[in-house]
Order: sequence, then structure tokens, then C-alpha cells
Amino acid sequence: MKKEPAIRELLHSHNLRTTSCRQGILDILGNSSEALTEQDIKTQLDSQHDRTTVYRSFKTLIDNNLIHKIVVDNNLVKYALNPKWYSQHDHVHFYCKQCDKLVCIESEQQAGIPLPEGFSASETEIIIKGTCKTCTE
Amino acid sequence: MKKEPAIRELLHSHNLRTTSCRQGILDILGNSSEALTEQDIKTQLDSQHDRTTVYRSFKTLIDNNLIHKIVVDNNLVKYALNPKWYSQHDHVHFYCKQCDKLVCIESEQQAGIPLPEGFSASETEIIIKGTCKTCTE
DNA sequence: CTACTTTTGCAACATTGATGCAATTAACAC
DNA sequence: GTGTTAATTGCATCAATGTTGCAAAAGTAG
Repeated sequence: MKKEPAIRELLHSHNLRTTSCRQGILDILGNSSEALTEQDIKTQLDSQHDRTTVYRSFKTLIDNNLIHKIVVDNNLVKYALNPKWYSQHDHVHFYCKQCDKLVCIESEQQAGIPLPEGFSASETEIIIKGTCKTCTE
Repeated sequence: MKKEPAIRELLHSHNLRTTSCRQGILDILGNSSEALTEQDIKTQLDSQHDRTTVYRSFKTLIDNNLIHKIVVDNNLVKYALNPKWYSQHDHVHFYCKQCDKLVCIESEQQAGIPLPEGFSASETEIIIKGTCKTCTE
């Protein structure tokens, strides 16, 4: 759970001003164990903001590597705070088809998919779909 | 390279009528070694079709597992014919950051990403980004 | 508090996904 | 080939989202 001074500091360290929209987004995502949709976040924001402002806030935060965006099934869009291990490991997302939840999973193990001759990989995006723990029980 | 009778037969086996739009899309994708954007396909179609028709044709073909859709970087959308091995193996896409090409890669090896307790996977979507053979040379 | 720079809100526009409905077309039987 | 029927198209229309320009408002440093 991120507190205001921490958020302020985080933004400041990226040369970003502390605005209620950015602060709210980071706070909401920081308190969530799963990725959230734009709607989820908008309804949780205490102050109303223009659509463009929210859009630009997402963009700024993404550009500064504070959050990231995940698209599932080509149309479901969710956002998540970048975890501490964000850049160290392969980034894997798990999507539960039953409850629609999307969570980030730390994967220390390289996926290790063999590529044809001459191809070289720099990034790998993985979305695993299935059933989460809660829905299995 | 798919010929018209083959396409007709393919559509028929899925209880779909042979329309010039569907036929055109399948023909174009069948002759392409890479995934194409909606624009790519539209410009290659000989007859003009309404936006909705093309949209619905994609939808129908996707629903019937004849083609699939790939989203890269959350905004680039491409379509590809479903290869013969489509359902047998993990489906891996390779996206070349330099030339923007997107190709399907057959991956016999399971990605084998470890999931937390209680989570079970049914599908895995993988996009590998990097440099393709042509751009490396 | 002031000055300066960033950020917001609004207008505006493009693209894409999606649906209802009447007109058109494909497929099948004859 | 013609006719019948059901699928498909084209058009209108709407919602959601991405994007930009610009003047007003707000954040920050001194």
C-alpha cells in the first residue's frame, strides 16, 4: 500500500508533477492485487477528471515505466502498477477466464522458446489463460 | 497458395457461404507469409466492401477458426490464416521491431512457465519481439 | 507570493467494435 | 435456368478509445 509521500516522491523522481489524477491512479493500482480496467480506476477516483486527462495520465505513467498496460483477447484492456521485479524477469500475465481477473506473475524461469535461424529476441510477452486459485476452489 | 475451389470447400465445410469478401480475405492471407493488417487486406481486395462487411467477415472467419487476430504493442492489429498446426502446438508470434513484420512460429516445445499453486492454464499467448532474419542480415 | 512550466479541460476528429434492418445474394431443389 | 429460403450485405447509427491543439488552471521552485 503506497502512501502519499511515497507517491509524491516516485513522481518527483521522474520529473512529474503530483496531480490528483496521477496520484489517484498510482494509489488505486498500488492497493490492488490485480490489474484494473480504465473504468475500474475511474470509478474509484475521488475527483472527476476529464476523459483526456485520465488518458494522458495513463500515457505519462506508462512512458515513465510506472505502470503498464495489458490487452487480453484483443479487447479487454487493464492496467497494473509495475512491480519491483518488473524489468528483471520475464513478464507473465495470468488471465482467469472465469472471474476475469488479471494478475502479474513473476517468472524467474526463461520461457526458452526456440526461434528459427537468424531471429533474435529482445522481449517476450506472455499471457496465460486459465483458471485462478479462487475459481478452482 | 490456396485456390478458389479449396477456399470454397473450406468455407462450405464450416457452413459458411462463399462470398467475395471472405474468399478474398482467405486468398490474400493464404498467399501471405506474414500476418497482415486490415488495411493491407482491404487494399488488396479487388472489390470494394463496406467497412461492416469486412469487419463481419473477419469475425466470422475468426469464430470459425479459419484465421486469427494478433495484437502487438496494444495497438497494432494483424490477421493471419490459421496454419495446419494451429491447435496442436503452442501458438507463438514473432514481431520484428525493425520491419514491422509479424509471423507465426510453430513451437513444438511447451513454454513451461511455472504457475503458482491452484492456477491452471488452458491457453498461452506468446509474442516474441526482436529482429527477424532479413533485418539481421 | 511570484514567475515559470506543466498539466488540465474542452473541442474536435479518427478509428474500431458492434447492432438493427431492409435489400441483396448464395445455395439448394426442381 | 428458375424459384425459394436463409444467409449475408450495405447503410445508418451508436459507443468506446486514441489523439491533438490550445487557452485556462494548477504545481513547483525561489
